[in-house]
Amino acid sequence: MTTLGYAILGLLSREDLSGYDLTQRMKGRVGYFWSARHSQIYPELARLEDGGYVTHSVVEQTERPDKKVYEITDEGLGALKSWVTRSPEPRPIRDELTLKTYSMWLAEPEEAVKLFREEELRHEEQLAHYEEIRAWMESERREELGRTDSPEFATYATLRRGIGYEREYAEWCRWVADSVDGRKAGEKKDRGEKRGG
Amino acid sequence: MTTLGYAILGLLSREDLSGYDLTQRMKGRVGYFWSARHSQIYPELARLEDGGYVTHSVVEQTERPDKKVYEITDEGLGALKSWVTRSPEPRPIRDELTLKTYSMWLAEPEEAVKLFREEELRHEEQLAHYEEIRAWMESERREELGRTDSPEFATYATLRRGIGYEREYAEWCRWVADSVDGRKAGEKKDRGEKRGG
DNA sequence: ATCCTTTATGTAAATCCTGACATATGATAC
DNA sequence: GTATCATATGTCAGGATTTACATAAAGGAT
Repeated sequence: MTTLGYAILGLLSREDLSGYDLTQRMKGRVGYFWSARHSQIYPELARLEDGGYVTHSVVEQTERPDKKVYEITDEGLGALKSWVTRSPEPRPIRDELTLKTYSMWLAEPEEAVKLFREEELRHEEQLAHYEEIRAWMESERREELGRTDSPEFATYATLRRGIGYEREYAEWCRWVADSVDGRKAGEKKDRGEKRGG
Repeated sequence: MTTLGYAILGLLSREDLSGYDLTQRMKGRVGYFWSARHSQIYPELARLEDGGYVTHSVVEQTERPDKKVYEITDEGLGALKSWVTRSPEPRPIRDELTLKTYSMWLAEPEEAVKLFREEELRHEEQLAHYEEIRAWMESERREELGRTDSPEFATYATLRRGIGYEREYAEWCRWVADSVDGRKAGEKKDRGEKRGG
């Protein structure tokens, strides 16, 4: 079973979904930390059904094309349960911006600052989006969040991971930009280029 | 040009290295956020040489097998420089533990706590390792770190990213474990299983 | 009528990456 | 002697993922 398979089972354990529905969920990152395209999802669903982890039924629709709605089986739920608490074998983190950072000494400082300010913004926007969802959950799903064995708490926990990740990333980008820009730890405050028309 | 190609150029821009040397560097994560196996590195070196980004010379050794030492070309350095400040197109983050978290409501709380405590420890150990390097750099490379256009600062910046990442991850793991365990935000403090002989 | 969009489901080619297979030199240990 | 380890360089099969190709039904706009 692939990790994508478990991602799909994780969604199907909460509600029955079509391949198209799954694709929509996967775009917005399942639990905020997994994603896949439909070209990967449809074949995976076929494999899952082949393995007995899911079944499907065709739902006829009048106002749109018919669809296949998938349901998790007992076998699928069992597989998912036993996977959940198994230690994931650590896989390497690959982050292109950090890799670029390793060679940023070759770049023009102005361009480097621009890059990190842009990235800081990207992560702050993502953070703001997550914080909105968090505020909504904390007010509208208070009771469910009190029980750590609820799907809502599980979703909330992944959201907290997303928040921490984005906040840390944004802060780091700001620290790099400020350092190169000479505001905090940097040295050259005034390179004097293109100044005073 | 692939991202791996730029990772290799990033290393070769600092020093001439053999494929074997590169493999060693890549194991420990270039800039703490990229990695590759030798089976990927050797073909990539051939492609880089084919594209004129690197050249190699055979260095004969007496106490060990001969080796090919690679050197970056002006063209390679130019390609690397122009890549460094280009905005990376955002690629999806995939994290298996967070994906598992999304389905943790299906698991036994005890097993979930165990998982997150283990992961917390893993990230704290990695953090401690990074902090050691940081302390060494801050005391032994003080001058170079004052210039943000030095390779040392670039390395240091990626190290700071690693530190922030691991710290945040460990904290999150602790928060999840504590929540499920009932220490901070959790509810059920005593499930009473296997208690008192 | 025709075009575009959304819903809906698939396949195929190419790329990236891992794990296994393969070979050779020289040092050290037994 | 030979087994093993570190150095050193490669190839190959397969899995995971992306991008592009492909089709179709139904709705709304022009």
